[in-house]
Amino acid sequence: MKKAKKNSIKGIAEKLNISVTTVSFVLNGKAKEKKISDEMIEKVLAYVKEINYKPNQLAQSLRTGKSKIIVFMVEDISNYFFASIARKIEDIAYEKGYKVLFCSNENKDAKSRELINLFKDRQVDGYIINPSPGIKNDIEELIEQDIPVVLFDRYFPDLETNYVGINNEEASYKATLHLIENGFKKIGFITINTGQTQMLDRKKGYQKAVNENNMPEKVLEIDFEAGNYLQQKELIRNYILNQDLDAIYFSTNYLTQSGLEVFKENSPELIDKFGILTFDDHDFFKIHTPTISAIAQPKNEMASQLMNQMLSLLKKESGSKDDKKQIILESSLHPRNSTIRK
Amino acid sequence: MKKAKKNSIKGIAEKLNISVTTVSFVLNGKAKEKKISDEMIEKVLAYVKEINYKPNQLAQSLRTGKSKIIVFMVEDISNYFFASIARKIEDIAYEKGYKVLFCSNENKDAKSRELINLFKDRQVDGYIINPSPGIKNDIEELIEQDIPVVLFDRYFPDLETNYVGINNEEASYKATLHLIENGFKKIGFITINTGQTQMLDRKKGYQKAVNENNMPEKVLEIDFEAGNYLQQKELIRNYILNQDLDAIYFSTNYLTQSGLEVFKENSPELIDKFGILTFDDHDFFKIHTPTISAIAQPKNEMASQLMNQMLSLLKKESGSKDDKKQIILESSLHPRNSTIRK
DNA sequence: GACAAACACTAAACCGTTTTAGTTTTACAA
DNA sequence: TTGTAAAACTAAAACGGTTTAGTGTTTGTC
Repeated sequence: MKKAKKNSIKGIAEKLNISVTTVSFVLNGKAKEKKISDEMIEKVLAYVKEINYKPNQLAQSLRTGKSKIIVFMVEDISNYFFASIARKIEDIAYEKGYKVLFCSNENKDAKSRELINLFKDRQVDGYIINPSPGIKNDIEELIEQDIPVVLFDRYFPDLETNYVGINNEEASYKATLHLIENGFKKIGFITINTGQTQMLDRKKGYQKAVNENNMPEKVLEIDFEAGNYLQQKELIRNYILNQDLDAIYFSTNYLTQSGLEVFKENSPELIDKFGILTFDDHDFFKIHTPTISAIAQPKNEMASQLMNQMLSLLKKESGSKDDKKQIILESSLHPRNSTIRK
Repeated sequence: MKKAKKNSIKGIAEKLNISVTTVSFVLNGKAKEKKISDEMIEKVLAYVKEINYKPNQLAQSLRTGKSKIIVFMVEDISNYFFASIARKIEDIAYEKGYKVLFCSNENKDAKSRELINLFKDRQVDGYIINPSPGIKNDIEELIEQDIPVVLFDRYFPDLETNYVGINNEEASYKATLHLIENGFKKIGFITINTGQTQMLDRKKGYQKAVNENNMPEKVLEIDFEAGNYLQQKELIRNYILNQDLDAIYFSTNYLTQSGLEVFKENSPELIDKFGILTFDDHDFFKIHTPTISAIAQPKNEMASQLMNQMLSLLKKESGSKDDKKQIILESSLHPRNSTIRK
């Protein structure tokens, strides 16, 4: 007769001269329910502790169909905004016994699909996704297959999903008003043309504010696909230098970075001629000269809400028709020297 | 007779009226070796494609003992330095069919152990670790158990491991010389007291340079464990304001951030009285006023080398006594306005 | 025409769990 | 003494693959 590996249920059963079933029941806390005697429970638990037994999670997953792994897919995991959320997600997930696979889709559909396909049929329990523009159908498929999905930061208007985000239009509207209140009259808005909700909403907010105040709409919409980082920067440079503007409002963090580089490269004083405002805050904006006013998203709160939703989806029976929840969090405006000139 | 699930090897075998063994051989590219006929290969492959079959990786892993998952454990995944490396690791890993579990140990031993224990006996194929100060034994155990481990950024002097890093002492020495060459004579060095190699080496490099030039050693060593972020910042503030210094050299990025905040908070011109140098580069240093001189570690190269080593360890037979490789990469100094005053 | 080698394929064990559908033992009532 | 219910435990199937140790069929050689 073959000796079973010690560190397995079989090994335990053999050693204690009982069946694997009993061991399994005890380990899964079903002892009472399955009428295992107290002495037996004691015996098993003691031995398990003695050999420091840990169940093989692969076997467990294979049998139960649950891998205890969730995917966290974002545009770019090295981006501070996403990395911060990832950090928090990680904490919550590990605490709840889940592991997290992080991945970056570069906001490209092909990459998103490739990744989703990689994980699909691969026993991943759920997805937290920052979706690229054209993967609505793929997301839809996941949902139809009853796989837990939570989107964040951006969504698909005609697809009902679980979602966590902020009210981009309102935040943007208020931020633009802030510029206007501080005397800026020719406000340029620099954004990208991915057509994604978060960007569209930010533009809408900007437009609403300038229109209401009879100011011109001055939008630079950069083609996301075309050109590299440097080429995009030249577009921004050209826009800043040649349009007649007194303030610039960047719709997202990496555009801000390009923009600030432009100012720095051209002349130290140039930036003081403009009001500067950006979506997404960063610690460095507090030490930049001038300090940069920013709209901050509640990163920690987003992470908590994302995991909240994910965990409750994971708990649900796979058949139960659930109503999808959209959670809209409050953003906050941090006015700094770049918009408040003394 | 029970119908096997279609999307399984069994289902395929049933449908094609052949054995699962044959299907498995074909799918694993062992067809030739196992003398499967070309028509059979054709038949299987065609059907597999038709139903878009993907093997269940859990089952595969359970049988083979390989999970195709590696752990990437760093101090803080939201830190730009680590996040950038993570991004690159991710790319290489997915390309090679591996998935990556990211986690942060906060440079604390308890957290490191907790995480390692979580993964140990849990079928993780390998670890890339940025180790906290006191987990030498845990690392040693992993290695003894023939589990692939690659350390980076810091190591344990008396434990031979696979490792990727830079020559911190030399980089620091050169950087300090750069300060000296630019006329700074009272150079303060701000670091933390974790006792880890990367920090010790950076201090050594600094000390060597100032000693060789008959300048005073002025080191502020902050207690890593004690106090929160704000309290540490006050220590830095006190040091900058009250020591008689003409240059400050920060040994790592988050100290730099605190330091720059101190300058900003105290007075706009204060920073111009000092030469500023930092370990670890960041895009924002190029737009800071003044631009900040920095020692840049080759993040992409580090990531590639880490994965290189990891992949070759994973390929090795678990018995084969391998010589552990230490890879030391070149760092580069980026002199900017904070050390070069016109 | 016998025999070995090469060829083409397969049955069944195995990985380590969970879970269903039991069986055996004990306790108690009639 | 028998019957029944509860208590305590277990055998075996299942999850979906991989792999070992085959089996039966051709082919080639003398």
